[in-house]
Amino acid sequence: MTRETASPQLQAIKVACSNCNLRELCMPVGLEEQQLKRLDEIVAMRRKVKRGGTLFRNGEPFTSLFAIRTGFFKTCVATEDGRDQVTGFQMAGEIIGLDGIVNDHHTCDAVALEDAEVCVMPFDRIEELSREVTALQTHVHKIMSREIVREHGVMLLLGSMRADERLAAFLLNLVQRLHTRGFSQSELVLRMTREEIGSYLGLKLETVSRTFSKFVEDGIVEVKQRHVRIVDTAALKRIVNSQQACH
Amino acid sequence: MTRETASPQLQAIKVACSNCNLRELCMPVGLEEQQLKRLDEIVAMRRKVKRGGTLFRNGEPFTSLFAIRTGFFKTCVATEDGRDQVTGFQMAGEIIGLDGIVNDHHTCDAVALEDAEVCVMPFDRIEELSREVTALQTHVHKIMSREIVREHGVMLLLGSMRADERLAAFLLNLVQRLHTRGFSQSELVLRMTREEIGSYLGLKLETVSRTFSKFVEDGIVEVKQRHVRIVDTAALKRIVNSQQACH
DNA sequence: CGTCAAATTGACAGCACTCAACGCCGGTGG
DNA sequence: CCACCGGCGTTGAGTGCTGTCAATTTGACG
Repeated sequence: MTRETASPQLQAIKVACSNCNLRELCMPVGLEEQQLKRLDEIVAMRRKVKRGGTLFRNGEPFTSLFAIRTGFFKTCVATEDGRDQVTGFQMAGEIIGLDGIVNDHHTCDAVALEDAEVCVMPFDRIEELSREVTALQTHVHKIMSREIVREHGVMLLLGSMRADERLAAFLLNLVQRLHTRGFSQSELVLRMTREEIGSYLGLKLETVSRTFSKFVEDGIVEVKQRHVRIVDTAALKRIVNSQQACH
Repeated sequence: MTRETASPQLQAIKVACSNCNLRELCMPVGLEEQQLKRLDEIVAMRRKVKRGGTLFRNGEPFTSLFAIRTGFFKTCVATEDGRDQVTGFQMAGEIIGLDGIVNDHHTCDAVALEDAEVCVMPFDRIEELSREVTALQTHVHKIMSREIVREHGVMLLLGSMRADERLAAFLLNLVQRLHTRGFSQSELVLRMTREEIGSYLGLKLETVSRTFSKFVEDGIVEVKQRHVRIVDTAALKRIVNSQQACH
């Protein structure tokens, strides 16, 4: 098992942002030809990460943000005493590594859940260019703000939802993001284990499994290992904001 | 009770960042005289918010970030079905409003827990100036990254800690931030109710109260309403990373 | 002194955790 | 080809932490 590549696989940049099919996901839109060309300067290179390998680790020096081209990542923080928490799952078109900016070193691990490829964007180059290209500056700010808002949502989930509400919200979020990328609205393949889902949702893996089973019993989803088919999206949405309304 | 001022109290800027005693908390450090002067352009005005009043609300258009000069805020998100979650408590020198950048409107409420005054910093002005002053650009990025990292910590807390661990972590964080601002390392006055603490920590107010009582029994803290004296800081730290180590 | 919000405390219940056994599936080696 | 293995997932039984509901106390304020 190659858990990690001692010398990460790098390759010279061949495909430019200007004609990348994921551009509208990770780059600003509505740019003029000239500005678009300049964006190509941002991506220094590509880097491949094998399943199970890490893009970066807690404590490593921060130099670059990464735009995911293909594959699927999780980010997780850990305490000295072995406790750890998945803080997010990232897929193609999403930006990863923002945590490293504040202290010039990363504060979480980014692990590939399937073979992945990322665009390496040196942060000093991003800062330099965003001083000249206003649209890029705005875009960087929005990406960071979006991450803050996303985490607010996770805090709401972790702080005030029951297990079934958490899992329902998780599935809806995942399938919605996949749909944006051209996948089905109702079918998805989970790239993470039950334990990783549980860590993200603040639940134990058994609870995740049980909750899946309950959804199956209720005819809301069909589950076959990591293949999930959402049969009744409306029911999931009802669960998310049910608040277990009593009285 | 003035819950909110229909026309917010505004006042022309008198005191400049360049000689503000909170500057090292909310502004970049190590600037030259000339750049320091330019920072003064950022703060458009001051705004007072009474206890219980809102600085901004979910849905309101976003125009500015706010630097807290005096007072104490909470930010909270809510769902349609009445569930809500305190996402953070902010004190003097901290920046508030970052959530609004991504969609040009705020996605949470900012409520003053005591009479407060903030510096209003129009975001377009921040963006404009940070294109010219590199230190400001970097600073803005670091502030947003810091917020992301902070929220990672909250997610870890909400996702994997027991009630006493959460409260211990909360107290230590609060007293540490107050200490940075020149207050005691061991004494603090809570500006928020048990319910607000509970909302932040993902607990019910009764659990917060009970956990306080347990700490008092164990001789770790002294509590008299909102006055808290930390008697045994080491014990609190032990609780935070106890992980309830078994075996 | 009366009022009301906030906080405390008790009794009880329930949801999620713990511990454990078992099943499924892909990989590996004989 | 098949048996074995290990990781992952499911399910069951029992426990306990935290939530729920309710009564009471405290303290601030008019």
